[in-house]
Amino acid sequence: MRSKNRTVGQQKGRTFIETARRAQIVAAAIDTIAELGYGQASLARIAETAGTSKGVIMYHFGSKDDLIRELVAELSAKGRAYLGPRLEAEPTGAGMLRTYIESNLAFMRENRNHVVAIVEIVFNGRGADGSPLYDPSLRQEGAEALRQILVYFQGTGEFRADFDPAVVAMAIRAALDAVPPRIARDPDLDLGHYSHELADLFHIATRPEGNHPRAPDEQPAQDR
Amino acid sequence: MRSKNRTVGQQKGRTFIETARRAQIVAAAIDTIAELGYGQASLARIAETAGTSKGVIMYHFGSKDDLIRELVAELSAKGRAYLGPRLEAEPTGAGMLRTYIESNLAFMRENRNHVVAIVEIVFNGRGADGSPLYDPSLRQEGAEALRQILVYFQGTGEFRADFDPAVVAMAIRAALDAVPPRIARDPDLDLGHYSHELADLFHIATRPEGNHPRAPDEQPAQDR
Amino acid sequence: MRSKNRTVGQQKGRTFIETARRAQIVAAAIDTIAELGYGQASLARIAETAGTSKGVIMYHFGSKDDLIRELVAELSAKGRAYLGPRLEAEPTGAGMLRTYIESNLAFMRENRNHVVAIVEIVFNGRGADGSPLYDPSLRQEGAEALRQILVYFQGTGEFRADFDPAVVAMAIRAALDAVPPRIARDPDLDLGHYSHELADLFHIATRPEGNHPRAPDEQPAQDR
Amino acid sequence: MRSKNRTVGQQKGRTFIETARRAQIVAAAIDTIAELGYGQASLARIAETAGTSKGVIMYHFGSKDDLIRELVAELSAKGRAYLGPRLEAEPTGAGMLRTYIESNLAFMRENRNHVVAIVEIVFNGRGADGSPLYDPSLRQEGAEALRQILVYFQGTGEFRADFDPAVVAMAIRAALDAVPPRIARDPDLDLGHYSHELADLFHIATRPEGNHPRAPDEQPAQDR
DNA sequence: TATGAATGAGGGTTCATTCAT
DNA sequence: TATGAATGAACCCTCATTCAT
Repeated sequence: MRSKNRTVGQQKGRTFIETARRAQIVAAAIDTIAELGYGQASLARIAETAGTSKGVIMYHFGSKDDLIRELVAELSAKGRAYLGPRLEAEPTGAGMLRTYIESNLAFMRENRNHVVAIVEIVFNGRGADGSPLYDPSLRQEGAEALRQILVYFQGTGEFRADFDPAVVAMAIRAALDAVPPRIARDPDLDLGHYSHELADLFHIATRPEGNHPRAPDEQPAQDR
Repeated sequence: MRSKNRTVGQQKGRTFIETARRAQIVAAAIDTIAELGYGQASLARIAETAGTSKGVIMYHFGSKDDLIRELVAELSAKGRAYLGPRLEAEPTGAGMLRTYIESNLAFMRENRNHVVAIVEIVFNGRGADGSPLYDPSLRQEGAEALRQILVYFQGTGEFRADFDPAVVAMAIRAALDAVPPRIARDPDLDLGHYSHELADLFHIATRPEGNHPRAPDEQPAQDR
Repeated sequence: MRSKNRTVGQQKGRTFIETARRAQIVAAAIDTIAELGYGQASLARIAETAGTSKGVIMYHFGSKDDLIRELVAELSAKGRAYLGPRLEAEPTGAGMLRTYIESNLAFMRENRNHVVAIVEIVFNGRGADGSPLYDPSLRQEGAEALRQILVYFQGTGEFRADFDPAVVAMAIRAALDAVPPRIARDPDLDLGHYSHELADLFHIATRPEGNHPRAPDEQPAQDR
Repeated sequence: MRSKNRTVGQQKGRTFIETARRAQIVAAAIDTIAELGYGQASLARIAETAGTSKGVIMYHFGSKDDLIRELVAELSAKGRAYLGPRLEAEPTGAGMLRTYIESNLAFMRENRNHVVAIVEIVFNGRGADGSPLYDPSLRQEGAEALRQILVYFQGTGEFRADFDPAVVAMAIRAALDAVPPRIARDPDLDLGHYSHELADLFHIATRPEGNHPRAPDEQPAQDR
């Protein structure tokens, strides 16, 4: 645990107080972006939420872009730490797919604002010249990992061989990425139901033809 | 068709030159937003693209918001005009679903920049207080029409009865809405392939249990 | 009457329709300025009130300043035409003073909006360099005429000799000029009462020492 | 007097430098408005006068309206501080009336530009919808205080009973308010003379009937 | 380490005026 | 005679960033 604290909570040569300040500011940025959207989240408003001044933010992060980068990197790391072990624990393709979907949504539920903020950033963040900041690097990243899973289990015969894993991966990610903007508006959305339905949907869509294994969870009904 | 010209091409009491100018400005706005994103598409940049000045835009539209609104309304109408007849021509559930997906993507291909711009606007457009501008009215609209289709053909037995049509509709729309940001970056994306694959995917995911026609590619006449 | 019409209503070589247009625009300007104030009375708003466009106004008046000038000149002439005969009909100093005050206020009541507009202009109108437009020429004009009356009847002994007629003239004009801004906000102001009280006040303030008629209301014939 | 310094000179949690800057900007605004009028006093011109930029003004005041408000509040406070003690020191009605008039004008002479600016603002300041900003609250305030004085000493018999104190108060205020626009154009105006004459005028106008002391100049001790 | 102060570019909008028809 | 179209300057305000303390 100590090592994890060292790695995640207090990086590089930072003092304790500096680390705390950064965390506070990042948290304020997350809340502000989640609530108002990326375009309205100016340094002034973030500073206000954080209870400090713009100067403090600039001092600690050097630029607004760097703050955003940290915010993104932080959730990205958290997400990988959350998903990785859960995926690795699944031996079957169907199980892995279901876990991917359900864990993603569970993670969103546990990190609501942060995830909402990230999606805001990925969709809206642009450089000074208008070029997108995070799209290629980040959004693809998730889809790519998923695609590799699909490819692998197509090889083992656990998934239909006749779908394009890139397309299916993209469809699944799209279904997942559509959630944050919704929970931003409707915080009471029933993610559990959505999660279940989505996992079933893509299970049926990817299972081998003529081969109807029961649902991975066990056999709740017929084949879900 | 004259009446259509009158209605769509030159509305209300507008002069010919005014109609032309408005179209030119809307086109410039579309291209600018599609290229630089909503946040970077200032009146100055749009004016530059259009080869005029901010004043001209304000003169013709009264406000930037009105320009955006026109832009959205225009595509919205075009989209409905494109999709409606194609859907109505389909008698079967499977055919309708496939048509919905393929026509949406075909429409995107034919109106690339405009669609990209719309998605930018819908995802990023916020009022002065940070509240979203188009989300409830526009994004839901598409999903709702689709959901009703699913509900209807669940009733006729052409679709599985055991999926939540709202969730499936959302998944399909998400897969479609994920396309514009991609073609914005990669204009050479093979939408035909994507279209086909996606239609197959959701066909399989929604067809009734125990009914296993071969891959739709091989026998299109049967289930289309 | 015809001669008056020719002189006032249809000047120079103007056609009937042109004269009508000008009058319509001037009327719109008066109402707009009276309601919104000089600063908010843009050509666009005046045009809207008049039911035309800015271009029409520019065409007929050449510039906004010219429109304002006409507006001012028109009321100025009307005012002189109203006051002059009434003053000339008064033989006594006290009568003239009372008539000056009461006629001014009566004129204001009959030309409410126009007077309100004029005061707005005189107080706010400035040239491009910030120099006042109308103050020296217009506001002084009224006070000067009044001052001469005071001087004259000081000479005849009908007024106290020991007040400075310039100061008293200014005080009277100030009391009168304070009315338009008030009736602009409170159209139901009792001008009759105000008129009476003010006339009494300045009668008492200017009558010769040792000459103490009763309250002017009771013996109007004597000192009017 | 330290407490006064703390309260007036350096309010709230303001830095020394901030207080200085604010004062400098307010001074620049006063001079600009006094010289060019309210309508021409843009932030840019005020900034130019102050030797800074618009940004600095926005930084310190948040908005132009707030700057104006401060300017008004400051003089309003100064004026009350100036007048209050002087009025309270006067036991008689006639003395109070004379003091009111003379102190007002003395204050104007000592705060020439500031007073000119205020009058500009009060007469011209309008909200976005054209509604006056300061009229009811500010202009009435002065007249009301005066009216109460008149009412009180009508009760004691020191003033004529047969004038409407509201009208007389308005007339006096009007005579006073007419001064700033004049000294704006003619800085060499002899306010001392005007002050004297005006005080005499309204003394005579308000003194009880039948009681005829000589002109106040001759026996100042008696009725002053 | 922290922040108040200042900067300068750019945001959308309003305006009186000019011009071609 | 009339007007729709266009212009360009100026308006107030917001922004990320720099600087001095």
